[in-house]
Amino acid sequence: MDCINCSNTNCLIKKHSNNPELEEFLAEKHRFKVAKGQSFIIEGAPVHGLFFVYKGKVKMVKTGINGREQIVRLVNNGEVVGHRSFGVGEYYQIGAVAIEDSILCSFTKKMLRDTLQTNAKLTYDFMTFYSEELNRSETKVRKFAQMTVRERIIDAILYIHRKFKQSKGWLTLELSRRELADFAGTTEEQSIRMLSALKSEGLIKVDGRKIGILDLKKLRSEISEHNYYLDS
DNA sequence: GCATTAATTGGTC
DNA sequence: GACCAATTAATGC
Repeated sequence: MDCINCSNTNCLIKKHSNNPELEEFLAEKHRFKVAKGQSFIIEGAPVHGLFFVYKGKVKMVKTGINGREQIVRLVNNGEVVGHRSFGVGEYYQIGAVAIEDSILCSFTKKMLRDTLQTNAKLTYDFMTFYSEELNRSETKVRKFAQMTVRERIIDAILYIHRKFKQSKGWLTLELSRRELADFAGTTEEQSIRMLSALKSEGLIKVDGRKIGILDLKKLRSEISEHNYYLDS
């Protein structure tokens, strides 16, 4: 329950949890569960705070014009959710949905604002984090503009591999074909066809929603000229 | 078990 | 490469 004992060593708050100045702030932390498929941040809803994934996996989504949704980011244990809406505007411009049953930590907007205004070290880490996020977001723009569907699907798979790793030869994050398409910026049919193409080429293996990478080198080499696989 | 959702395939623009 | 339609497989209740 205490941040100090949390196993998410990558968590921003965890890193500062031994600072006595933050005692009051940490005491105001809330923790709650969300079920698979549940959206706990809704586009257009008023901003009420900042979330951290304690355990589980989450997708950040943005709804497009014709109801098509775009997965903006995939979130793992220890990562921040809802930071983009913090400080600016009153309403979320983005939604968050649990990919699997998850446990979240949350802080209210007020507590966070008060704390950041008095604690420079924490604020600095936040700033660094925002900077990295902006960087990632910028390279993503180029990626979508220049890569083919095949390359985007491969990139998505490699991204999941980097971030969520494999266990016993299978990626630990399972997405539906539609979710994979929403993440790679294409349609469900394309993601289906691309998966079977990559499978028949012996680059990956597929079993239902499970995907396993068989030839990491070849996959990487296909998108190497874009050099985007370096970002995480 | 039935009903909704997901995956697949083929075809058209 | 997107959109649509038809079929089948999987999954929820």
